[in-house]
Amino acid sequence: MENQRSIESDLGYLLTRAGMLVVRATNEALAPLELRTRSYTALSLACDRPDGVPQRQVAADMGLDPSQLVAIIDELEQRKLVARTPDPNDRRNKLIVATAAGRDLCAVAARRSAEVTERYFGSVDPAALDQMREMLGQAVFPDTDRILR
Amino acid sequence: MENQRSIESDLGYLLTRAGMLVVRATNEALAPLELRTRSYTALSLACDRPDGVPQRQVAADMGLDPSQLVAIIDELEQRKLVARTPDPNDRRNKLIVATAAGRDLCAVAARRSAEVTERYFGSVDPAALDQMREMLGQAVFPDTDRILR
DNA sequence: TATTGTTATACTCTATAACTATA
DNA sequence: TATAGTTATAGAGTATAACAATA
Repeated sequence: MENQRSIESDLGYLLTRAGMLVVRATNEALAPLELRTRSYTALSLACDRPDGVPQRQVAADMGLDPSQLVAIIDELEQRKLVARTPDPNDRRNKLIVATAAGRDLCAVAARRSAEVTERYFGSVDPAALDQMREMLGQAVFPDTDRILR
Repeated sequence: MENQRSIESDLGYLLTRAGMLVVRATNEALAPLELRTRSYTALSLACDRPDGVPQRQVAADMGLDPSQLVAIIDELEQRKLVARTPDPNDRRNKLIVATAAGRDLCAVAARRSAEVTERYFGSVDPAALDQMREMLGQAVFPDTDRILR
């Protein structure tokens, strides 16, 4: 990893550029649903846990400060896509729970999001893609035993 | 690519998270040099072409609108790390040329940047890393014959 | 004391439109 | 008329500090 011919073969540069590309394309693809990449990701994380997930956990999963989640969840809640429900075990927590409407919209959004990924990575070997997911997962969530897919 | 267990195995999500991580860590690593990921990337692109590169080309390579480059190049120019030199062939162009000081600082920054990449991806198989670079390069620069490394 | 969600604030990045000088 | 660089502006994302309620 020592020598590189130019910044254009630098992994950090490529990751940043690819991330920008995907976020932009996903924002466009989700615009008709009045979702952005951010709000879709938060909604999706709520849909992954039917019993609800503390707001702080959503922030951690998104790599954001908890304060940045407030407005995102506010909007999803106003649209009745999620609810902030009190956690009976710890009243400091607010569990973010997806509503039926939230799950329905998330399913539509997930399809559109997958089309974006397909556009950029559809032509490459699925095994190589899985390997990339694994590498990125290790970088983003270290010391986690992850079973992808 | 159709079904996925959760957003956490979604390639777009992983790319975005990994990109955030690398940009943040690189910003920290470059802070002592008074560079950020953005200004380092622009400087590096200038260093890659000793004869200079039109400002518009730097913007394209970074995936930015040309207007977003103005302030970045302004700062590099004030610090005498690059110069805006007139293009004799087309006086609309300003060729961004790295100075000797710019090349020196870029070399230091490149080492620090590589340490960041090493931190997140140092433990994975170099061949798999090359394959990831190839996949990302294809996504970011399609219809380009690229020889990486 | 420590933690969850929240408010507030400042800064950086993103996205567009319009202007100027050159072609 | 088209293109390179620039200015201006609004909106989205990032980074911190501090506060109330709860543990």
